[in-house]
Amino acid sequence: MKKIPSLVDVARRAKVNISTVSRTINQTGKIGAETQARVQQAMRELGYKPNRVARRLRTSQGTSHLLGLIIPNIQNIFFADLARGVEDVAYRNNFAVLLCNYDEDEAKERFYLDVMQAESVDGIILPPIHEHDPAVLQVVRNGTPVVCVDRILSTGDLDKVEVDNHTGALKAVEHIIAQGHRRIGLIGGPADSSTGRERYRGYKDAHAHANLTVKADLVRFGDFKQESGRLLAHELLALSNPPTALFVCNGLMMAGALEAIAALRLKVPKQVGIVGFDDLPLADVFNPPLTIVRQPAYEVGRCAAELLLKRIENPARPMTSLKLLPELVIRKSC
Amino acid sequence: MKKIPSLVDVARRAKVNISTVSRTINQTGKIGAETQARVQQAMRELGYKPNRVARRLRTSQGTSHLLGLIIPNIQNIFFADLARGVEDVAYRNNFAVLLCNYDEDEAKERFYLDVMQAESVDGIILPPIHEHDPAVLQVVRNGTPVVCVDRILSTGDLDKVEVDNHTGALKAVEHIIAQGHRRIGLIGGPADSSTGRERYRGYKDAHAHANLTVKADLVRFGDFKQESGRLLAHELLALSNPPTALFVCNGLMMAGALEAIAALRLKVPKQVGIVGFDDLPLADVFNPPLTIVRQPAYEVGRCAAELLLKRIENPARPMTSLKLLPELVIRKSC
DNA sequence: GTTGGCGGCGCAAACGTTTGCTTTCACCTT
DNA sequence: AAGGTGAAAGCAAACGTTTGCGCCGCCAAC
Repeated sequence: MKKIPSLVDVARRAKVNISTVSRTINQTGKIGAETQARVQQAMRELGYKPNRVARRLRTSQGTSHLLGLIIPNIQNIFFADLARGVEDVAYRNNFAVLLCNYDEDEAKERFYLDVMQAESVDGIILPPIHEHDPAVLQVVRNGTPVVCVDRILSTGDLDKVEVDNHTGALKAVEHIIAQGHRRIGLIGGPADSSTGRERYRGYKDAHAHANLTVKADLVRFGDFKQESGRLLAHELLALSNPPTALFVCNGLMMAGALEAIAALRLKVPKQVGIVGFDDLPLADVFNPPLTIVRQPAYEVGRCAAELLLKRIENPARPMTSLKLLPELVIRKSC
Repeated sequence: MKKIPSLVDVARRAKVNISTVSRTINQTGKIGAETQARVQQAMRELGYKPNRVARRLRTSQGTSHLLGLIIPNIQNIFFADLARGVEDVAYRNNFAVLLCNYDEDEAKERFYLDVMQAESVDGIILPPIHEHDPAVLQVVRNGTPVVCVDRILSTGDLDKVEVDNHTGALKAVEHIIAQGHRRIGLIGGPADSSTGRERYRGYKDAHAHANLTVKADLVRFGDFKQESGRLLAHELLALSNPPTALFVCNGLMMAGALEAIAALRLKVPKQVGIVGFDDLPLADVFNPPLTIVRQPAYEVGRCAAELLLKRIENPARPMTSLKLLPELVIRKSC
């Protein structure tokens, strides 16, 4: 429980004023060469580590070297990958990351946004809980840099990086159609999420391009959780005229749908084809290997963090909006 | 970019001294009822949020309401679950979590430990990079509460929560033996990790209990990554007298081993049985469903956070050490 | 020889809190 | 009426930084 050395300890040891120490650390102001050396020496001897808290208190913005990342759930592999992307570029730039899960819960999101501001982070990365997220807009008005990922905010122009959900779904469903399927069930995401809606749009457009009509009884909307995937797949496959293939709009629902298929003892892809969204760890060794569209989650995180760092450095720069392309990984499930 | 209100703004508006405001917020000291009401009112009107940074600077320890969590990699589902457990109890207690990935890299671990101290977190949760981790011991000496998870530290008594790797492996291998297997390949974890060693010990003890000798050529040690699982499985299955079953010591290596098995067109469990460590999202719908031992990762995180909070509240309390039992989930892969 | 400029460094204020000590004042005791 | 008591609130120092300003001395320029 020994005392942690501070600027004054270093200053005393190097026989200079604390401001001199501060300036040698930050390379700001003019300091003589041999004075610098003496200070460095003293710092080394004492094992001095600057106190980030004190620094943050004093300086206004863009210097706390702390990024906030608020996501729905770290157990969702998409967000885990995304978080990893953020963390890697943060680390390369000597930033730390404050990570929170808000579970699609508005109160939790608000709490964490408050925390981030109270911690005076340099910037925040998050997928807004929905398109009109007043809490986020409030933060933006306070002057904290924010970049939206995955989902977007309708109001206000912000830095954002999303994946091209429409194209991803389009390519997936076109592939299903190319395999000869005409009755394609959709297990979609929530209709009030931009991701869910965009993927649905891709599904519809693929039909339109092939001059197929989408049958309303074949489309269902889940909540991106495993259980709803299972339930909806059951519903669809129990239809008197069931779909011959399923397009499932995220990884967890895909797992649920496979549960249903296994329970019904249906053979993939013989009796029912299936293609999903999001790659899962075992998807490539599955029997059969699963055709899915892989989202560049890590890239999304990486780009978002890079955008954020640029904005912190230069708050006046123009807003940029990135749209990353997902990749259709064709394996054998359809 | 409006100014964020501070104590003095509230004090001015309520026509009291800032110390009075501080005391009504923290419920410390004697404050008259109607003064409190006036202060509360002013706070509400201004939308005042206490500045956590300033508070942290002033107060000594145990009040920053910030926990540090340093893990190898959030993309590993075990640690994602663990992190979630930590986060949930942190949130319930109004704590935020500073999360970092150190990638088994000692320099990164040291960097993040420095950050945590510089941020004056109230406490840290981490799996030490190895048993004699000097950086961690240094932090402990500085008086920061630390609880070890998953892996343990040989020196020093600390709060810790681990899973009973020995029992988990023992039960798994006993199950394999009960299925009639006599030549059981091991794809183990790194020999210098306590988890790897304990699981190996379970493997050996299961053999001993059944009066089987372990064949040295059937045991291999990987690095807990998918690629090594694939390689080692290939090696084992290419033996002139190959094992009839595999025990794979973590989830990622399991995926790798399944890759190898698929490449060799072997049938599970007919031609080779397999049981793994860690449950994966698709493991239960795999064909065949995978028998694995499930680690209580979320619980580990939850317990660790609870222990940490208790220690923060009372630094003098006796150290406690928890060992959680993993569960053998018998499905059909062996 | 006065002026000006500048490199090098110290002084002290400020950031927003918490908290020990002091002050004020009403009320009670003797 | 003097003194004691205790609740309520204010004063100011401290936490460890950053930074505007000012001081000193030296050298070049006029």
